[in-house]
Amino acid sequence: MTTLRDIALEAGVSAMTVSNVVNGRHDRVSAATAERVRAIMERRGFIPNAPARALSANRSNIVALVYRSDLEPLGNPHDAAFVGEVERQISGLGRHLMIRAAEDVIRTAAKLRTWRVDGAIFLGTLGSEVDDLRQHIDVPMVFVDNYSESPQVSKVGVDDLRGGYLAARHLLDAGHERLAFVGPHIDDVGVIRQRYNGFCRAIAESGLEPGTVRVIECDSRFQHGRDLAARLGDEAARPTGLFATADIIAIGLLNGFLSRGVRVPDDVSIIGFDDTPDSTHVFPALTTIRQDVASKAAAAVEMLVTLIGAGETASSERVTLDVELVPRATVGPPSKAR
Amino acid sequence: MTTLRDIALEAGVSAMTVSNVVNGRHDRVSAATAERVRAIMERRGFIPNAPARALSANRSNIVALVYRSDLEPLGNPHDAAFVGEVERQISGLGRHLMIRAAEDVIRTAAKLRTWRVDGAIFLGTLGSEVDDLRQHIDVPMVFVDNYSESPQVSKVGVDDLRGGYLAARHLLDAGHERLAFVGPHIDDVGVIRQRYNGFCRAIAESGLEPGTVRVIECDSRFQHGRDLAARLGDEAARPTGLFATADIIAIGLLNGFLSRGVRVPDDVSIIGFDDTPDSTHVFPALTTIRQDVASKAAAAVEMLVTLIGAGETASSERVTLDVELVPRATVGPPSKAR
DNA sequence: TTGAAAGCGCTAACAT
DNA sequence: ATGTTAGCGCTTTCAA
Repeated sequence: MTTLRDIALEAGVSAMTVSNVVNGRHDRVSAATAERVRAIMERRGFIPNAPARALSANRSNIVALVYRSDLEPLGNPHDAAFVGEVERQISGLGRHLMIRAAEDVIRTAAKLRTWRVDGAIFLGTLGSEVDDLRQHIDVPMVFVDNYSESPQVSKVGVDDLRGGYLAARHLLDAGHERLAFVGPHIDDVGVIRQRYNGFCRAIAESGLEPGTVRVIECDSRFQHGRDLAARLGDEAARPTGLFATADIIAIGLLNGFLSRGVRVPDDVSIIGFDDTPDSTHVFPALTTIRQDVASKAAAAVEMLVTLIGAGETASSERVTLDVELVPRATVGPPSKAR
Repeated sequence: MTTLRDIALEAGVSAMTVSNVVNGRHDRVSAATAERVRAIMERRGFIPNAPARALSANRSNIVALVYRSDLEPLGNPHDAAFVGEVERQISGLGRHLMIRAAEDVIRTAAKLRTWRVDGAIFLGTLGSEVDDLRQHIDVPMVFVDNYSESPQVSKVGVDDLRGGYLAARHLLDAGHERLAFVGPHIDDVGVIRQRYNGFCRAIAESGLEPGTVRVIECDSRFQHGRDLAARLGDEAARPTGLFATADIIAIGLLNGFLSRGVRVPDDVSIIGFDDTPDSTHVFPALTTIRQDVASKAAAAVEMLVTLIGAGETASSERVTLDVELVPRATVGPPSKAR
């Protein structure tokens, strides 16, 4: 295996000079020498030994991405797109990406620590896990879609509150009065709570009784949405306007209704959240609240790299990206029939 | 930072003994000592330094996964699920996973080599890239969905030929005589070629004129499928039975037809390939050829780990997983009307 | 079962 | 602009 030393020997310089060439320290080596060394490295096919570099420099150039492990890891388009985009960004910066699905975030983080990762991005962790993590880990961390209220937590997310608000407004504007909020359990704090609060705010503003909102708990899975639609299909006074906190739920609802002959949007209106590619794949195309996953990934990476550059482990910054209503074809006026 | 030495000092043993405890070399350290050392490590929160280990042992415990980089990396469910599943498997084995999207597979592989990865899995590479790769890389490699004819290439894939065959048979059995094969360019060798050959074989067996098959080139993207349907919709003698080489194309077709009022399967039948989750999300649900991505990932990981264990860089093994027809709702008899 | 010595390939820090 | 020294934290090899 070719090492720095081999190159140095052949070039008649010291290992340090070769090292400086490799690391582009243009101020520490003359252009001529650099060129000569570079040629030799090229010819010999020199590949720097990253573990040795990491050991010596105490920096790995590795960034870790931790995401929650589902039954089908990366089975949802949102997480998959996020991971793909983070990889692209990180690679573009000349760093390397380690990914890891986490059941137990703490233990997972410990594993990553062995690599002396320069930083880590956490996707979809609970607010409560943040503090634990901060006690165990001393590398820069950025949390995505996390509403931890602890100080000194770097966060990136989208304007969930506004998303919920826009969804309700859209349904209200279409004339719906019997609304439902469909999503996972509404914790005291978190993404779902925000969307719910926004949803309720729009309803309050509209002058409708807040009690008009029916909250239906539903996991973020296609089948659960579909099953729910089946149950709802039978109800006499079912809601006419449904907001699902994830496109995948909305698509499940849509499919469930259509399968039972309930027409969308004629009989029932549905609005989702995320604007994953799926939402245009279904027919009729899903009206939804768009979040820009690529931007979210970019923001997370940028925040992390900034932290790393500054040698800080966390900031109290929170980047909140905009969301946007994407009217498509699953929301219409409530049916007169009922 | 706590090191082996620190633990050794406190335990009154040598660093080697601690090392042996960490690595579970039960034959080299007494149970009593091991226990004592373990307790100290626990208390001190000792985290082994992986870069140091990698440097010293010349093994990293890292596996690399390289996938082709699309416009939207990991934007397709198949690749995303594969990555997710590989991560799960690799983590389960106590190894770490680095992922990397590749435009230029060779250059990408060089990057990974710096980490002295123990092995690498390549998803969706071209047959022609394999040989290049083998010249530049000397770590165990497994190629997924690759039909390279070079010797000594470890491969995992599915029975694409049979998949194409089953698709055609299903269409034929339903009574279709005007068939189309819709997919990316049919290279001399590769996944698409296999599916095409299988498709044609079934047609030949049926006694139909091979010329009956219309080949329509179409990228594996929703929009391309959708646009194609729009074009086809106008044709008087359009094919009545369409086989798309990817669900995403099939779903595009489906959406395109439905949008134009062409009924599926009444007016046109569609069958896809993959059985991604999307295929049940659409309505009517997509009839498709199922491949088991999780098994494919498991097979790839197992093959790689076997290679690593044997200290070999490649075998001539090819694991071919079964595919299966999943009849759902997009294939029916051809319409009488035309 | 345990330890001592040497060194993996590289870089920080300090010369020159 | 370049070299020297020392050492990162661990494992291999050999010895006891």
